[in-house]
Amino acid sequence: MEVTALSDNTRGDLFDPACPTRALLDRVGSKWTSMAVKLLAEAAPQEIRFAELRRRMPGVSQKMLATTLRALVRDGLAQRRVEPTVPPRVHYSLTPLGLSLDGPLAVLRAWAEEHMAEIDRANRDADAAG
Amino acid sequence: MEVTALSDNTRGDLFDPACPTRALLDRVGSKWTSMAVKLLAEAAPQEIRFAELRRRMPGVSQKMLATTLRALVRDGLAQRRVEPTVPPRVHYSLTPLGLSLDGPLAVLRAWAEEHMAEIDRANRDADAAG
DNA sequence: CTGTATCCTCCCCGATACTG
DNA sequence: CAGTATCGGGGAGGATACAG
Repeated sequence: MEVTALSDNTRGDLFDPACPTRALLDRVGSKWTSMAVKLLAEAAPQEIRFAELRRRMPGVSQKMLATTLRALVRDGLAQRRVEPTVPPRVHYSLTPLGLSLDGPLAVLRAWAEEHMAEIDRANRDADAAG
Repeated sequence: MEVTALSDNTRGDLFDPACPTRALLDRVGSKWTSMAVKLLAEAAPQEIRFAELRRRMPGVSQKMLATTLRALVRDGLAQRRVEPTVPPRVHYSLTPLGLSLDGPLAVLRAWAEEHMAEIDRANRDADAAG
């Protein structure tokens, strides 16, 4: 029934209810989640269709995009709206909760864009040092 | 030679140099990293010994703590200082780069503490609707 | 178009034991 | 005390095929 363990939360392994930060990182840390949230936040209050999201997320597979979006919806961070046409069109958007998460994520994105080069440099130095 | 793939960065799988945010989340998202950064940031400018960190991180294994700290050092986020005694005492502290990362992480922690309950609730609702 | 179902691979992480 | 070495499970995530 469930697609992968990303949609059901039977993990309980990486998920520690006593540490909300780890619980959050377990969700946002999955490969495509942060990019999906970013795209949906930038588009808000507009919705984005499944195919459009897929186009804007190079490399994502159908399965993983579906899984990622399903997890976001399940977590109450995103909404799903189906147009009952043939073929169906499915639109996604962030909930207020999801939108409120984009602020903190934007802070993280800004730090990453400013400082990831330093981390890469540190790694190259470590490699050079053998 | 390397302990696990967390220390060498031969992954290249989850790591996309074109997306600094994902690259950062691949590091910070590993199970014990955010907690280690938090503890080291709170203690700054004091250092923390390996055993003390271990005591403050319930459930962490020796191996994973060593791996986590090694990765932080390799990324230039933390420093390692060895006291040449017998037995040796090893002290860890954040670098300026590591300290600068704690700000964004603190923002994320604050959001998590405020809103993770809503996410849990959304999941329970989804289960109930099951 | 928007998914789901299967299969498969990789590697994170835990448990345990050993070293200087 | 502060690691390293080794083994093994389990889950994330990709490829592919199929369905409504």
